[in-house]
Amino acid sequence: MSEQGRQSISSRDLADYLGLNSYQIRKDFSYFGSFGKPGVGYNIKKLIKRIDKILKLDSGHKAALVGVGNLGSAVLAYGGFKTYGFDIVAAFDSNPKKIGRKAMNITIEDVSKIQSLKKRNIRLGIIAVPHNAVQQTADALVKAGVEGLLNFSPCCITVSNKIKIITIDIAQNLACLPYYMSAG
Amino acid sequence: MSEQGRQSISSRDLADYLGLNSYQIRKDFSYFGSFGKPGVGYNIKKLIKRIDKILKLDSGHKAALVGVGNLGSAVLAYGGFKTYGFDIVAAFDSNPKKIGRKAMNITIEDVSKIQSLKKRNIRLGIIAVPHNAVQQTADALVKAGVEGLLNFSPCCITVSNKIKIITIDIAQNLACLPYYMSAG
DNA sequence: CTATGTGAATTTATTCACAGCA
DNA sequence: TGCTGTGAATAAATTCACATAG
Repeated sequence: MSEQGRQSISSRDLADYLGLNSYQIRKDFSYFGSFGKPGVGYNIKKLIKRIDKILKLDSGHKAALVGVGNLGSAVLAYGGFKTYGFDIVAAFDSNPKKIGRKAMNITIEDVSKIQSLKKRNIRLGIIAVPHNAVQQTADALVKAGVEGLLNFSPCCITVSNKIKIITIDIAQNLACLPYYMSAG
Repeated sequence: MSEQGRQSISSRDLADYLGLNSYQIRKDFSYFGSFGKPGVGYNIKKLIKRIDKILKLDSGHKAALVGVGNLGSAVLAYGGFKTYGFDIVAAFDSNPKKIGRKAMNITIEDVSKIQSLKKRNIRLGIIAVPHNAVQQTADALVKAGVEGLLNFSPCCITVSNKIKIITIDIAQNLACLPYYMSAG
């Protein structure tokens, strides 16, 4: 909406867009202060900045990808990261044929170089390796100082509880559909 | 656990495994009846069957993939679907070079053949096409009788409210990490 | 008039505590 | 003794209602 030049939006419109109701929007915002104008609504640009700050997305974040197979390549090609201030600045793979090649302007490095992330100040890791290599990849990333992991494998990773992991299990998401489909 | 030959599990163990507490496990199960043995726990195989039934995953589901690029190929190669009784039995692409080829034992068909899904009794669609083709793909799938959609694009799809859509926005998931990382 | 921000009321979810079964 | 299943107690989220500001 901001890109389309729209200036402000009401809690009602925002709620319709998100499938919620206006009470929820206003109440949730109220926990972080008041930043709307009665009779007008919320200034869209200000709102984005405010939410980015709350969610710590205002400072920009560098991320590293491990595993440049089909899934990893798709992640690199994915446009959505810029929206949240992310920048994938490094990519690693274990396949010698891939190392040194470029993918989306990033030179693929050997997984043995993961330790360099500490010096490069990269704190986010995206794991897109085969299931059997997930744990060792996570271990290597954590050893390199990474504090947040995005994992695509439907498997449990064991790491220090200081490290935050988010797992995207594609099949588990698909598994929700039959329940809701039958509900009407 | 079932595959490892384990017979039963207590609500406590299950809770530890899932990062919840035993009250939640028992309370949630209780809404669907009682299926544990005091002093012993829950029979693992029975539990799986019972939950599969509740979530409508007991009948098996055929799914179709649209878009066999990097992401689509990764989805086809993904092993996790079997766990939930899913079977990807069809794949479509618009690229003439890909049509007729095989990927993971599935012959890639032309997107113009999506309408055949109705006769083939396929009610689930997985959309892995470029962002600009998402809406038309969703429309074609719905026209072909598909009732549930799994979408990987960070965009809003407009469909009848009888159709259930689940969107996996990879960037949005990654965006959760900075907040939790700073929390300690 | 329109739309926010927020106490109060209501609803929903979580946690507790314990009777009862293997 | 160990663990389930469930009412009761507690906590949290949602919804309402309205005073107030542009």
